[in-house]
Amino acid sequence: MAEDFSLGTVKVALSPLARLEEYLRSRGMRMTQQRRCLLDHVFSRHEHFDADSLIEQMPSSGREGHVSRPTVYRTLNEFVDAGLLRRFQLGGRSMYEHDYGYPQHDHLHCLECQKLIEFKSDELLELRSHVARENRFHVTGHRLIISGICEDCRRGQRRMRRRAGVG
Amino acid sequence: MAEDFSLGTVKVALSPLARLEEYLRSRGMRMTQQRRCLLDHVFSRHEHFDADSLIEQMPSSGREGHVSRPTVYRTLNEFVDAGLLRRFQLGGRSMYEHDYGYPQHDHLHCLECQKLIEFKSDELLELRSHVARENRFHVTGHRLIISGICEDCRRGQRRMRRRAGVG
DNA sequence: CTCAGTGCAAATAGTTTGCACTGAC
DNA sequence: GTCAGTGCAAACTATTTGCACTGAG
Repeated sequence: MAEDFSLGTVKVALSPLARLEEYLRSRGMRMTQQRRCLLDHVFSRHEHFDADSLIEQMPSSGREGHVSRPTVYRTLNEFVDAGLLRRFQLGGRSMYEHDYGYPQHDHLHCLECQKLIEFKSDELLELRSHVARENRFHVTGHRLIISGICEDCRRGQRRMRRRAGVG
Repeated sequence: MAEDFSLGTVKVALSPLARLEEYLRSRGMRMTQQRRCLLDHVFSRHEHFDADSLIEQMPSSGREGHVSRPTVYRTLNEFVDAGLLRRFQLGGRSMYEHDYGYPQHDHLHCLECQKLIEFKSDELLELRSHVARENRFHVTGHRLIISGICEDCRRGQRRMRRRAGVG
């Protein structure tokens, strides 16, 4: 219990699994195969994803480890509540990314290939609290997406990806 | 035709109507009662709105000036193409605001009453181009939404509005 | 008089829900 | 054994589309 886990760059006291267990226990909810499968899958890589691409990547119906569509949606909502995932909207669909153990960041969004590029900016956080103070506003979070064309696409490798998903 | 129109704070050479007419002409599209009604309504106030609240505010079915739901959606898309409106996502639905003749700005979003408060920040634009340069990214736009609780709601006047819409 | 635009109803995409069965505790 | 969780099908919300009719040029 004294070990620190490093996911991305933020040190956290618990693994995502332990964190989920804690969350579930505190709410009288149960740890199930489905929740564990989804957690494993989601935290096995740092990636932006939507419900659909997650479902595609998981074992398909009938196979070991399959999770039904409604359960995927339900569980993603739980993970967001548990502080494990962050949700944001991109082009009308919900996108998810790691929240727990992963530093706050923002995105460049390529309109050509849909790629998301992460960046971090302390200035933005300053700007945020400055604006909030001016407007007597109590900030809980923010979302900045800068859209445009990435370098690869400007060089001509166009329309190579259809969905967001960053390596 | 030499008159300048001031909408918000940016001076533009054409009224929104003239701008739309130009856009339509350039595409072989026609000026119709529906397009004119929607344009009038949309540019009669500076407001954030979604398709649903626009439809609610327009004359209802049967009455003079009514526009059907599909046409509202079609026309909003055209207005976005024409550079008259800007579209952004908020809680899974499309929100629209003036683009033409209205200065670039961003929003504080109250999670309690759904109110949107506009703010403008030149620093943000600097930050934007800085980040873009670092990532060799060609920027075409951005969207920043800072979420939290507005002053009114912190003072206890809660859940008074259901939809976004700022006076 | 022609072709773009409209309204209607139906389709679609993403997501959520009701319900009877299953399995974690 | 009990109650939370699941899968299924169906519902739901926001938006788009096909088609026959209407009206702007």
